[in-house]
Amino acid sequence: MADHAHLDGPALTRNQQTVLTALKGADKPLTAYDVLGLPAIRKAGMKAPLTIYRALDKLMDRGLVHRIESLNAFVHCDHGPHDHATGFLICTDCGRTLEVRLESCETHLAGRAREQGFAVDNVRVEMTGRCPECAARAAAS
Amino acid sequence: MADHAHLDGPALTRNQQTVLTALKGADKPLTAYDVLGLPAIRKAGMKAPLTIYRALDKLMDRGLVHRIESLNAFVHCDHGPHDHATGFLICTDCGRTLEVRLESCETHLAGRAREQGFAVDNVRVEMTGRCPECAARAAAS
DNA sequence: TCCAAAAATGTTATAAAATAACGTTTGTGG
DNA sequence: CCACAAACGTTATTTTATAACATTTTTGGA
Repeated sequence: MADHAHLDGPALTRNQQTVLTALKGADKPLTAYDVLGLPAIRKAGMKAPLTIYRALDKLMDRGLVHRIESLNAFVHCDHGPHDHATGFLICTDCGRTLEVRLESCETHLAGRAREQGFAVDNVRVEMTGRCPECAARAAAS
Repeated sequence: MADHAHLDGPALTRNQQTVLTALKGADKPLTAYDVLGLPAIRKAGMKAPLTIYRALDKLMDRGLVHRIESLNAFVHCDHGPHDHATGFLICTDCGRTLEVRLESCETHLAGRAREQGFAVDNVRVEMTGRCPECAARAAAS
């Protein structure tokens, strides 16, 4: 369904590796400018937004990073490279996200599209709400 | 599921009505700046981006307009005000979109979220691909 | 009716997100 | 080694969205 370039492919470049590591180390999605501001990134000599965007683009091509549209932010894919659609649960309190597989639902969604004569090639799902921790904290107060 | 303010509520203001009419007249989603550039909008005396964004915000509160996150664009809701989640089919060739209801799928999606202890309050689905017209045109060439 | 509070608007400036255009460097296969 | 493609650096610019503050309009009571 998704059209990742190559899940394997050539080794990551230094910039790509640096950005990927930054996203892995973050506990929530980061904007390109968040990434740009990280000490590890500056230390690696990356100092222009375009440098970050270029690395992110390549990482997304490989399915190692996903973009959260409603946040203009990027998150490491913790499912390993995959070829099925995923959804994101976005906590409106703490900003953390959780990636969920959409195997069966994807079929359903794409089916709805096909009913309309629409040939789907990419499905994006983003759900906002409260994560378990924040829901508990809210209930306690 | 969605938390529209009031599906009824006070009458639309002149600015809100003007923007809504503009979106109804468009054949695809428009960015705020697309709207700002329309003759009808300038004629109504609206000339600052914020004026457009404010009208769009109110229209979205009422469920009369939806935002397409992956396009940073806004589209008139042609389902009438509703309270269920919807998905959008976005043609990557012509840029037009189609809104589809997600009754059953919404249940499924929210269920996946609940499995994770996540309390969902909003579901957004955007699918890209080719609309019937563009798919036919592509096949013909 | 008149007034006070709330909502909407106008205006200017600015922030935040993304890309264009160019030249240079690096890496890779022949 | 060389030629080509991919990646990178740098600067400027475009696109998208909001902040801050004054003014106007609307609306619901006294």
